[in-house]
Amino acid sequence: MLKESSKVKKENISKFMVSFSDPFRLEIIDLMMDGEVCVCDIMKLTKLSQSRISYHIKILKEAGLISDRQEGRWVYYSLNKESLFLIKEWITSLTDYSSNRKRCCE
Amino acid sequence: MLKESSKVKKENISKFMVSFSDPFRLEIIDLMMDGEVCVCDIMKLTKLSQSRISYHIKILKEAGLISDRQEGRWVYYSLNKESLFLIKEWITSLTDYSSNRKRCCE
DNA sequence: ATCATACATCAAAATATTTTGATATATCAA
DNA sequence: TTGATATATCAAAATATTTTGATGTATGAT
Repeated sequence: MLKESSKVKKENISKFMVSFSDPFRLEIIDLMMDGEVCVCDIMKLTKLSQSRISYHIKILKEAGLISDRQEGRWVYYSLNKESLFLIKEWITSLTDYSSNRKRCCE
Repeated sequence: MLKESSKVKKENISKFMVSFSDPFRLEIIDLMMDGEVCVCDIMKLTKLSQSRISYHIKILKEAGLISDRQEGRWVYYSLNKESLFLIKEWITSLTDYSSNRKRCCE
């Protein structure tokens, strides 16, 4: 069972994973591996429409996967390392179980 | 950019994350933390219908997230530690970038 | 061979997510 | 202040996922 001590709430994990589950969002995340990007960067590099990008950015932001920083007319987005770390911890906890289970269906 | 050396294909990452993105699948995964479970276990513990469970199990299996083992009439499912490890590696690679980016939009 | 159990599959309906195109807002430059 | 640029938001349409209930298949017990 999920330990009470886990630092991330189940609801947050779900949101995080949803945000990671779209191929276009993965593309956008991929672009952020090299550092900050703005929507115009993503437009140039992916050929996705502006509103479409804004939509996906919103999902990523609401999941806490990316952070933003405004500078004049531009908004720079970057990966949130803290969230990524917490999710890794959660995945680690999955395989961290004790194997003293009882036989099922009996 | 995603390194060529990455051990997991983008398409697989997407599938994996999709499989992780449903709250009921997270519940099922949660049950697997203590070891193998069969569909009947999941039925007892979650009150989801049998076909509904089979559907979610299929998604998890096709993503490579779980393994199965048949024993008579029962099929035991368990988390695939290898996939979980690869995904953790992939998440690590995301934050592992060099920060020598050039200013965008110019 | 027959029956019950465990699970898988299927098609239709229900529901949720994504895309599109239009419009809105905020900032900067002239 | 006017116009251009960067991004956000919105509602409708398009598309994808999930649920349901029915049926199928395999195994083991009698």
